[in-house]
Amino acid sequence: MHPDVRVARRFQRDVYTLVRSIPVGKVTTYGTIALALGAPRHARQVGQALSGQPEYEDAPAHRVVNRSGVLTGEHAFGPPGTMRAMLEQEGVTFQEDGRVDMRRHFWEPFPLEDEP
DNA sequence: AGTTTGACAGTAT
DNA sequence: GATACTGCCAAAC
Repeated sequence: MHPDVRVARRFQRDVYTLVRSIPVGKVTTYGTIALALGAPRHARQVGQALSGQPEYEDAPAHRVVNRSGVLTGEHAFGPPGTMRAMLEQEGVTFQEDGRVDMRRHFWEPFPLEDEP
């Protein structure tokens, strides 16, 4: 297996680990996760990682939204409205325009330690 | 090997 | 604020 594939896999696992640490009732963003992992230009790859998340990783991907609070990954959770329903069930509130109230629910992750 | 795509984000207006 | 435009980079084609 090529080395670059290996680093990509490690990045993905780091994403899942960090996402598992998002508290119930909170959300964070793709860019924030990338930054916390020391890869500030890889926000899109965070979305990519979540998109292909294996079941066994069991990371609450619905708690990741885009910068402005839009549920850009909604399509990955079945019927329209599912992702929002999951968040609402955890206590996340939305604005009238359908975006998450980031002022109340944005969560800033603690930087992840580097792995050997 | 070149092009397109996508669960993004920064900057300018 | 909201658009529009630009940078970004791994995967898929």
